[in-house]
Amino acid sequence: MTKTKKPTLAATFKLLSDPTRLAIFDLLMQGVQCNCEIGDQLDLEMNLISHHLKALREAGLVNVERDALDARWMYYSINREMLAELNDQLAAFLDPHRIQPRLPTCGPRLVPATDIRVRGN
Amino acid sequence: MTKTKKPTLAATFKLLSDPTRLAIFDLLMQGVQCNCEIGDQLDLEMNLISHHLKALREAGLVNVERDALDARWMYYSINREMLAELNDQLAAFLDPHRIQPRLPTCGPRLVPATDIRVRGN
DNA sequence: CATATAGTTCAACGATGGTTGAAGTATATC
DNA sequence: GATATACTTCAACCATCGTTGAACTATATG
Repeated sequence: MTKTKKPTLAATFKLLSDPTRLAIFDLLMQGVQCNCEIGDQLDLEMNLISHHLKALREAGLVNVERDALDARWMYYSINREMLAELNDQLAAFLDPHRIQPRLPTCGPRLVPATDIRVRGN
Repeated sequence: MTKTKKPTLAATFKLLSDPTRLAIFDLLMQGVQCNCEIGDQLDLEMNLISHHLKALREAGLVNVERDALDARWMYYSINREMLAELNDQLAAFLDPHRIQPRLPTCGPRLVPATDIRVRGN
């Protein structure tokens, strides 16, 4: 069992930023699971799907297991825990309540021209 | 007032997938606003910041306004409405409750080998 | 009108990464 | 053991895009 490091927020966004990979992810959300099923629905080659699934798997978002009856078939599924964690993280990051008012540290309002004139002359 | 098309989910993920652009976005969440302030805090050139701000602006996530006293200064801010909309959209998309159980459309369980043998011979 | 400042746009470079076809692996069947 | 199947890995190509430096724009000041 390899322990994977927690990816950065930017890395997670990048993971989901590719349309093909996002489509695969969305299909898994709908319960579709084996490689060939995804290929049929998205009309993509298996090696390409495998490539994207690997990325999703390495990020911990997706799990794999082999069929008990025929181990050639592999079933992919969303990792519920990781998804919930990601969902919370994004919701916190994008929460509109986090938006603060302006904190002026530069600009004309900090040093009005009138003040300078009075002091300097 | 230019009407901007609603970007795809993948496009939005891509927008936030660059570490520099994400850092700029996060600073704006904290209320920092003019280009030079961002440059000071992230130690980046103004043209680079301008480039990323343009991308955020074109996606509708960020607003600009010129200073009333000195129009050379431009203040950037998060578009609250768009952020709230995005937040809702992502929360819906990544909702763990959306995950469905397996919907088997292929695999060995659909056509057991025993059935074929009986019928074929 | 000349100079300075805040910021944008442009052109070019270079790295990242998605896509493709072919070879390779693992498991099952005959 | 040979062949078929489900899938993975590899190498190479190519487009996208973040970065950089320089030129350009807009506004303000003297």
